[in-house]
Order: sequence, then C-alpha cells, then structure tokens
Amino acid sequence: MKNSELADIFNQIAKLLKIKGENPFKIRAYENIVSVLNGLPMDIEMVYRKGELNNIPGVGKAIAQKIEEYLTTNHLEYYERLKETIPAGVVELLDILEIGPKTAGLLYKSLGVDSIDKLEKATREHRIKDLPGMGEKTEENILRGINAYKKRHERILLGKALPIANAVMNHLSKMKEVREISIAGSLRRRAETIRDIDILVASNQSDVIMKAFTSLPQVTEILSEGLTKSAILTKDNLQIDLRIVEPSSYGAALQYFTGSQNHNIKIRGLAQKRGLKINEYGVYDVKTNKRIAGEQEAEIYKMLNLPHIPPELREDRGEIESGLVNVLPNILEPSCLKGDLHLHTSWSDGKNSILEMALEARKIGYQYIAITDHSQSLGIAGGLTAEKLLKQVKEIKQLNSEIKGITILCGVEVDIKSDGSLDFPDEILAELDIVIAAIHSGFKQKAEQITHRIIRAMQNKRVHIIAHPTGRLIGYREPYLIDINKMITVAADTGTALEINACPERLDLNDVNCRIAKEKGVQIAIGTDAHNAPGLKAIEFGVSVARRGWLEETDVINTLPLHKLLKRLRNNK
DNA sequence: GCCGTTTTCGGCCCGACTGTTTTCAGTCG
Repeated sequence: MKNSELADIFNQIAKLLKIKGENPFKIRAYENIVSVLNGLPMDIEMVYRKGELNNIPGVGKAIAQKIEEYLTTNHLEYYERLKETIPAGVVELLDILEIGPKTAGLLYKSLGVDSIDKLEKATREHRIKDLPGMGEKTEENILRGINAYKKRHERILLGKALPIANAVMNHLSKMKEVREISIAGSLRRRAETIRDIDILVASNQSDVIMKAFTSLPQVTEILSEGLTKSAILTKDNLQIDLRIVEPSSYGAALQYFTGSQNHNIKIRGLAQKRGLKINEYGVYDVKTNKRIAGEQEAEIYKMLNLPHIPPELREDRGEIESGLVNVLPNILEPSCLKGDLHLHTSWSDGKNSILEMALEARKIGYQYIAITDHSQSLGIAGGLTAEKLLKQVKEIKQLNSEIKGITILCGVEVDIKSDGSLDFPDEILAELDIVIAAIHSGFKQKAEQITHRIIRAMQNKRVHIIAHPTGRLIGYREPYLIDINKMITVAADTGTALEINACPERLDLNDVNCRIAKEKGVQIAIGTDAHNAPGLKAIEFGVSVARRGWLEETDVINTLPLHKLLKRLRNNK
C-alpha cells in the first residue's frame, strides 16, 4: 500500500511550507491529509482506481491531483520543486525541541544554518543570540534541545511508557490535594508509541502538587514550571507534562488533553457551528459567555449530541461522523477475553513450565490457554521436533485431567518455511487443538514471494491463525514487504484468523490493518506470545490495538467460550 | 488547500509558557 508513502510526502510538504511561512490553513490541509492517510482503512490505490479519491475527507482537487500524479508516475513535481528551495537539513532542524518553522527559517536565511551540526556550531559560537527575537536564553535552550535530540531514541513504546506513567500517578494520587487524576494524551488513547506522558490532575491547590511533581525522585530536569502546567524530564530521558485544573473543569480538560489534535479540531469546529466554544475549562455559550458544561468528560460530547467516544477511537478516523449518526462500534472490553492463544513454555524458549503458565492464566480468570511452542526448524529458540511435540501433547492431556478451572489447548507455532510449506506434516498438526503459523526467517523476500508464502500457509486447512502477520518490530524492523490486502482477502476466503500479537514491540497487526481485516470479515486472535508467566499481562496492549482498530467482541475469536472456540477450530477449517 | 443546515467565498480550535519584548511572537500540545 502506498498510503504511508504518500503520508510521508505530504508531511514533508507541510514542513517545507511552514518554513516558507505559507498560509497556516493550507499547511493544516496537508497535515490533515497525513493523518487521514495514516488512518485510512483501505488501500489508497484501490480508492484511486475506483475514482473515489474525492470521497475521502480532506481530499480536494489539488490533493487528489497530487495523489494521482504520485500513484501513476511515482513522482510528485510540486514536492520536488519545493525541496529545491529549502535544503533537507533545514527541515531536520524542526526535530529539535524549541525550534519551530520560524526559527528554522530565520537561522537558514540569516546564518546559512542547514544542518544540525551547523546549528550546534553557530550556537556554541554565540552567533544566534544577536538575531532578532533571540537571546542568551534561547541559545541555551537550543543547545539543550540538541543534546536531547542526540540522546533521544525515537518514540517510546506504549508498553514501556505506561508503567512509568503509572508510577508517577501512584505517587501523586496519594496527595490529599489531588481530587482526580488521569493519564491523558496519546498514552490514554493507547497509541503504539508515545512521545511524552501527559498527566491531568483536578485540584484547588495546584502549587503544592506542582512542587511535589517537579521534585519527584525521577526528575532530572524541569523544562517549564507554571501554576497550571509544568514539564519535567526523567532519568529515561522521557518528558512528562502535568496539567492541573479546578475540579469543575476536569472533564473538559481531560477531553482536551486526551486529543488527538485532529479529533479536537473537529470537535471544536462542531461546537462553533452550534454557537458553543470549547476550551480546557469547559463548554461555553458564545452569546452569553456562560459555562454550560465541564466537570464530566461525557458532558462535552453530550453537548454536541455525541455519545462518549472511547479515547482509543479519538484519531479523527470517522469516529465523530459515526457518533453523530449513532453507529459507533461497541468496542472490545478486556473482560470479554476468555483466554490467551499464543504462549511459550520451557519446552522451547519460554521460561516457565506449562503448569506455571496455566496457573497464572487461571489467576487472571481465563477459561483456557493455548500452548504454542516453536517448531523444529527454529533451532535457536529450541523448536520442538515432532516426537517432542507429541510428548508435550501427552503431558498437556495429563495436566488437563489434574488441574481444575482452566483448560490447556495443545498447539504449536509452526514455522512457515521459505517456500510456504510448514515445518510439520499435516498428520502431526492433526494431533493438535490449535495451529498458529508464522514466519521467522527470510524476512527480506520480495513482496510477491513472501505474500505467496503466507497465502500457501493459510490455504492449509490445519492452520487456524497467522501470528504477527507483518513481522514488524517497532523502531527496529520494518514489516515484511507483504501485500496486506491480498493476505486479508485470502484470510477471509480460508477462514484463517490473523493475530494481534500483544507484545509491545510487535503490536502486529496494527490498528489500521485490524480495521481493514474486520471490514473484510476476517477474525482476529489476540495472543501475548508470552515467554514467561508475567508476560500474560501484556494482553492489555493487544486489547488496546483491537479497540483502536474498532474491533468488537464478535471480531475476536478468543472471546468465545471454550466449547464454541473448540467447535470453531474443528469445523471452520 | 478544504469545505458548506448563515455554501462557492470567507472562514478555518484554543490556551499556557517562555523569552524577548514594552504588548507580543514563537512553540507546543
């Protein structure tokens, strides 16, 4: 799919236009299309071929033409010409905190700064402080921004950010001055990666809380400090923002700080049309300037005739339009899950025994788990031979007769070999309750080859689930060049489920692809791929992806009670 | 550059903090 390629190009265009000082609303139109493309649950090329580009919100004449030009020629003249006017290094300056488009443009025009190296040199030589609007403090801040840039490893994983945020929350929530407290921002929306952590507090005594916040043990630097808003840097080089509002504004503030930005722009635009104004303190009647809501988040949506939209959906991906006509999905609740379908044990590369994993699962309240250790060709992970696997099946049957309150399914994560054949013959797979197939080698195959490989695996009637279908590791490894649409089509035809791998580094399928799969009628299996007992807890991240992908209970196979799941596994394929 | 139940032009979300300014621009979210 070219969706993300086009999104990247439009994002660069938006940045270039900003530095050039173009009309801000034109820039927003480009920024908007970036977000639309990133969240579009269909292939832009298909939309184009059907002649339906203009049906996409945010696509007008000019952008439709640019999309067409790129899809047909793999080239965008407007973008190429724009790039000639401003060096790529100047755009890169925007990645430094404190440097926005105006400063970047000024530095380039007046000092010829067109790279981060040159920026550092100019700062150290104190050539910046004499420019209009700049000063000594600005130089210090830029230098600090450069240091942070050098240390920064991209965005932080959801699974890493959440515990850090919870620790701060726990600390602050013990204070008697804190009336309400919540995570906000992209973390509350459970985005797969987070840039910084936002925390919101309701209180009448912000000074005491701010002081406690900025003197937390994990603070290495105070970036800004005010009565309503402060920002700190932690030891992990992670920024945490704290906002404090009066309890009467808590709901409005929570709505506002949860975002996303595009969601809020649309919400506020809707309010304007109704003669209302929304800010972080409440909803106001424009005529009387009287506050008419703000304490509860749900009130804000109610004022606009909207249901309370779950944070995971607030990406401006159609949730407002769906809400207005009352067709929002009833998205998956964590409590709907009856089991975990992807677990490893000490039989292969896991740390715990089958029994230990089962006991942990029973503690969570599951009805069942599937033990799915690796198959023989994955030698590095202690993959099981056919004999060992059959021995494991025997042990599981024995355990099932002894343990109460949970059922252990016999399974395997069978390797899909480079030609698409499986690592075990059908007669071995027939001995199992559940078969997950996955790719663990040959990631760099060409699109056609790797797509064919997965399709061949799905056509095997013994295969129930494809694990981590795109193979990406967030921030480390790009997805395979697999044709996702083809994979989803064949999954629908063969009744194969696709996995949401809940491991924070994977989250694969992602939210957008889940939504495409759902629309094509493909079911999803959520599995943690846990290699030890605590790993079972990662299921919450898989649920987040499902929620962000608009999935409902019926879209996810491990919401089925045991007997129905077994029936599906035996009959559907 | 997009958009339309005050439509084809004139709008486009809103506020906190900082640093440089004597009232505001830039940046961020």
